[in-house]
Amino acid sequence: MSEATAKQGPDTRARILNAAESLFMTHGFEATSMRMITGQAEVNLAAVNYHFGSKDALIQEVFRRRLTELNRDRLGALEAEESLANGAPLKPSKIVAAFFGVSLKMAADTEHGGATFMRLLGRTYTEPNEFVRQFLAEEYAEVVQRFMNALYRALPDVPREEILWRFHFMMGAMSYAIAGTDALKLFAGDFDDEDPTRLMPRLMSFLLGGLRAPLPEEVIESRAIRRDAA
Amino acid sequence: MSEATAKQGPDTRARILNAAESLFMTHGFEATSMRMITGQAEVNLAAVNYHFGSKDALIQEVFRRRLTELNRDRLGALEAEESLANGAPLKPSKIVAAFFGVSLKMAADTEHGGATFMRLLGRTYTEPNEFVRQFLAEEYAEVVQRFMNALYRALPDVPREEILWRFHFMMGAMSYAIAGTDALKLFAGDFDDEDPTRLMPRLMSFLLGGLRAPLPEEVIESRAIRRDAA
Amino acid sequence: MSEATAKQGPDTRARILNAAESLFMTHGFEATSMRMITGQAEVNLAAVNYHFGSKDALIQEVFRRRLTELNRDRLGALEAEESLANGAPLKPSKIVAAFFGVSLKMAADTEHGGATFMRLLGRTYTEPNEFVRQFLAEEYAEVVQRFMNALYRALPDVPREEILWRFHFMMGAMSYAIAGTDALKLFAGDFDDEDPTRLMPRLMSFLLGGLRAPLPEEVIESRAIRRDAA
Amino acid sequence: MSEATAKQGPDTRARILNAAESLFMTHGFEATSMRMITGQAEVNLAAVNYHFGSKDALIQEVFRRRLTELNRDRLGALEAEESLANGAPLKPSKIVAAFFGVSLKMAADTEHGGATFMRLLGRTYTEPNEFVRQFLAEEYAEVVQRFMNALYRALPDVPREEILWRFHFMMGAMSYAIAGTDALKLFAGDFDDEDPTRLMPRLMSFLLGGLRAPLPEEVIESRAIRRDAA
DNA sequence: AATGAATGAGTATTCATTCAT
DNA sequence: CATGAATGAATACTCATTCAT
Repeated sequence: MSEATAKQGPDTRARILNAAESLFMTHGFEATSMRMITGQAEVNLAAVNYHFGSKDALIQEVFRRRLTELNRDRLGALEAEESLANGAPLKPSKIVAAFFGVSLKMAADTEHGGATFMRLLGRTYTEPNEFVRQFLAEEYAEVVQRFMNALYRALPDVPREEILWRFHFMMGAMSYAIAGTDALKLFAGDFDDEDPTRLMPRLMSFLLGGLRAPLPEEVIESRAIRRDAA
Repeated sequence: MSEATAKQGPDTRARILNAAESLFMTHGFEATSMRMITGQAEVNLAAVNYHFGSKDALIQEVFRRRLTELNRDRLGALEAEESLANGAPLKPSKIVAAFFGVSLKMAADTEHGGATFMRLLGRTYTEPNEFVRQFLAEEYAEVVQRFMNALYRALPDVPREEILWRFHFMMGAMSYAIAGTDALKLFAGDFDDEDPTRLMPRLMSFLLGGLRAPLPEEVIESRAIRRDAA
Repeated sequence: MSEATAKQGPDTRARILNAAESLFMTHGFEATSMRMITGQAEVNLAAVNYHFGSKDALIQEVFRRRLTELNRDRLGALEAEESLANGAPLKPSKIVAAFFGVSLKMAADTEHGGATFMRLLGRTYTEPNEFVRQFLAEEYAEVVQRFMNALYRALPDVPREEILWRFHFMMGAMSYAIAGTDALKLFAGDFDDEDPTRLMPRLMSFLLGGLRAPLPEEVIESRAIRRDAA
Repeated sequence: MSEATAKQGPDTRARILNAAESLFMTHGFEATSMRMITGQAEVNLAAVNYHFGSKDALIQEVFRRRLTELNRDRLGALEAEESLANGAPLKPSKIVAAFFGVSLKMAADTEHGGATFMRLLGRTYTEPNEFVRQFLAEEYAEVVQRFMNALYRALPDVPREEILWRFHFMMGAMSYAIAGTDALKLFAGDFDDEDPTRLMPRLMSFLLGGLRAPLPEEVIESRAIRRDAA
């Protein structure tokens, strides 16, 4: 075997994953071709199918690699707070900080591609591709359930459906905050990127303000009715 | 000449626009082929290029058709409030309601495809495709400037940069609220779509809560310092 | 009828012919589309088919318009010399000057598009398109026959086949001289276009030198044999 | 696996090149489609793009394959004469024979497609396609420079610009002689193709006659003036 | 364990032409 | 007399995937 054709070594998989992650972020899934991926990874065209089986499987692997870690950290942060609380309900701010703080931490990690991944993830929530969304749902199912339960305990007076909606709104605000600096530039050309670490307190203030906002009147009314009925 | 081959009439353009709008929403821009569009519109394959010049130009036209109307309504709503206020600064809730209320109104209009378009729009803010984002920026430039100025007047004590960020967060929350019912289902499989008209008060409460949330401490501190210096 | 849609006037045909001529020269027949022609002529897309029937018919018309004039002038020049000669055989230089002088004169006429046409013509002799070549053959048949006969009389000692070949070589040299200034630049980047009127004496010297060159030995031999046999 | 679907073997590239060469000659570059090429080569439609990248790159490769060889032979023939001459200037006839003899030799080689290629080459000098001509210029640059220098030495009394023009005229005559038997038939329907080997002495006589023709008077005059000034 | 070659189905776009008005 | 709209067939090219080696 000549030097020129020497094998890539065991990092071929990782090279592909990294190239795919960054290209998916820049161009989207559809517009990223296998040739682009293998080209940037400096790997044979057939290597993706060899190592991952298909392009779809590669997409899943790109997410699984990071998402497993991300959700493990989220659960860890939540459990740390719970053990501190000694069984008492957590303050909403702690729960929100546990969930979104981990996101922002990874988004700030430009060293290991965490920022790239988080922006990709933010964009992917609205991805029309059915199988990608299906996969995300499975990966998120457990962790979301745990956080929702914590919020239900923390805010016993707020209807659960209302909490669900507000969590949804929070996800949206966070995703834009991470994925859409570009979008922000759309609205304000003179906008300054500045220090990304200052994003955290800004976003937390906004999220908590929204979460604790007074309920809309009609919701309050319908609750009163239900209470009367009880 | 049979009915099947009868000429399309003057609505060929509109048929294409409608088909494209709904297909873009379902599959995204890249995954929607010209064949799909012309097939659904029951129009010759070459008709898109004849009427619009290219797929990209068609995409722009899909947006321009609705966006022009949408932003006109937003400005109209803002100006209506301003003339009521007789020169006094508007209440933030009025400004937010003017901007996002128009969005939600169109999103509720399932009759004329408004819902389809708003979900498409929400997804497009995070679209990687450079030219699409560039086009959106141009369409939004004026209206965003007007609303930001109104918010600056309404909240003179809040740093302008802070208002910009919170407007960004609000856009994210709104986009998800509209585009991402699917995303919501991801997090809660048992979630009920229910009456979309109830979205408006829910979202408004959240947005105003976020907008009026206490500033993060570090921002308060830095403002205090600046005030002392003055 | 509004001003905007007012008819082009009777020069629509001429506008198309001029646009086609110049575009054919620049891009070739195949690479010149109907849209390019009607676009440059500022004429409706369907006008070509309306006025000429088809693209092929337009090509023919482009040539016929100029070729008729060109060959009429050639015959005129030849006949002028013949009437001066009072029945005596013409000098070869007069015949060559009559034929190629008219070509060069038109090639020098940049005012009325003659230069454009002659360069197009030069390129077309080697055009693979069968119907174009067929058409050229028909247009040229008579005039070539007349000039060949004049040369046969002028050079009674040269085998007719040899004269035919040399006429062919002369056509090639002339075509390149006209069509291929670009080709010349290929070989000498620093080449100076300079005064096109100086091309005439240069080319005439070369052509006559070639026409009057000693016969190749084998031809002389075979002629001697034939003469012996006679 | 049946014979019909058996893989092509390592000659797929060569099959494509041969098919392209002959089709380009017959129909021109534009009128030759990828389908025609891959059809005649009995190769998959995508094979051209796989092996060559694009149609343009294929065109270049068709030329490079032959032109490299052709120009190598030309330089070889020139250097052989130069080494025989022992430093003395070469006779013009030797130089012309070296350059055009190689052309005619390849044009006579019907066995290996040389004739096809030379006719294609002759037509291509007048090809409007810019990139093709650019490519030809690069391939020819060195060899033309060498031959021009040899001619400058061989004809020290002839102005260099005049030599350049006459070389250009010679190229034209040669190209027509090779490419344009069809063109010749245009002018003389009863023309007999006969033995192509007899073309060589005919063309050489003509070319040398043209090269050594007396300078046009005006050139002589301007030279005399320049000499007087010296 | 990895790859160069190949492929069938797909892409957006352009073409000359037709036709009802 | 002229044209806007439309069309079927073609264009070069790209795609993810397969497979023999």
